[in-house]
Amino acid sequence: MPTPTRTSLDDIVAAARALLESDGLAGLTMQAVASHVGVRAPSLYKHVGDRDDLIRLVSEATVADLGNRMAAIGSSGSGSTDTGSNDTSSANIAELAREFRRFAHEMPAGYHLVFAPGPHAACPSAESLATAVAPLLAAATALAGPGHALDAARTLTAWANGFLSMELSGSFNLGGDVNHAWEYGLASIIAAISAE
Amino acid sequence: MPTPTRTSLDDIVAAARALLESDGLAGLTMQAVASHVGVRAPSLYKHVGDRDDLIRLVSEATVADLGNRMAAIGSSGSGSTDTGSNDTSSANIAELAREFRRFAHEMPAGYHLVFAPGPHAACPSAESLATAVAPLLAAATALAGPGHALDAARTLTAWANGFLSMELSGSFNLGGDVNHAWEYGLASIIAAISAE
DNA sequence: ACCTGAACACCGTTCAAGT
DNA sequence: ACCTGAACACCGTTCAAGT
Repeated sequence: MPTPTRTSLDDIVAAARALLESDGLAGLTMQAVASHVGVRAPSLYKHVGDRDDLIRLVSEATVADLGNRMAAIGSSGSGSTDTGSNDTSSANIAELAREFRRFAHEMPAGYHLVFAPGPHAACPSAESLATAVAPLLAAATALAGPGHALDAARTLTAWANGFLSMELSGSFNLGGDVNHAWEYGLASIIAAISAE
Repeated sequence: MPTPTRTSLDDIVAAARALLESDGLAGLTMQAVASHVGVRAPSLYKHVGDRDDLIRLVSEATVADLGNRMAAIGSSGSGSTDTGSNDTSSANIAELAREFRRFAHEMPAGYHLVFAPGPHAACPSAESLATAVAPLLAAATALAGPGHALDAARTLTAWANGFLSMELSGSFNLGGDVNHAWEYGLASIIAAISAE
């Protein structure tokens, strides 16, 4: 083994994620990634299938990161059984939503890749996405009851996703304090899905 | 004038929009557009600045289309004065939201380009976007009062945008009827922003 | 087993030349 | 005034050749 692996898949994905944030999806080129990990572009094809495959790996890594952070928040509030009080459920779900927003602010391009991919784009796997959002679904179940849990979770994630999508792309060009709008919307949504 | 304009800006934008829907943003190449309007790629630069400029024009045309459709819905229900009843306001805002969704279903790629562009992408102009959403803002004012109109409109558009973004990209991979989830969420949001 | 240079097809863009 | 072919830089990808 004369050239015993000069780079690794982890390095490649890490470099790709950094490039995605700094230069956008268009800046995530095979040549730029290769240069960052110290090899030439053709060498990358020993580690990933092609560019779309690399982008999918970036997406999976990003959603895994999010999942870990959501799980940390989700378990912090309640070591409890099925039915907590409505107050703690509301507080918990609000914390989860805020962590979601923090994550989007920290890596906007990665967030966008995962949660607002185009109609033709490759999404992260259903499992990893489900895992990432599991704490939120649990909190929604506690709040809305098992009968409306899925609808409630979808309503909350749809709102949060749409809000962040517009915030990150700068579509909130009418005036007003965006943080205030976030908290207003969050309170509205939680009240709406709590109401039986 | 030996070659008296063999194509036009309108033709070019129309071809670009068709290509965007059929082949995605990646398929919207200068060569493909040129071929569709019957010229060679370099000729397009007599009509548009560059590819990004063309994409911006597509975005503007798309949002103008949406604006016309929203305006048609917005005026149909009420030729009234400032304060309609809460019932008609709710019905009107629900109709607007459903028209928004219909539009997204008809041209998913165009919708995505306008409402879920990446952090680095060029958005449509603030004016045209504001015009398109004006009927919705008016309905939100009737429903939530002038004090909360902007927050309420943002909450509704954020939810609708996020819902459609996830629906179009196939992120609703947990089971359940998507149409039912839409109506559930819509009713929840309207109730939430109606509550004083 | 991994890396490389050379090569190919493709795309955006420019520009001198045609009419 | 608009269109064209030729050209350039760039990118994704393949592959035979190196070690």
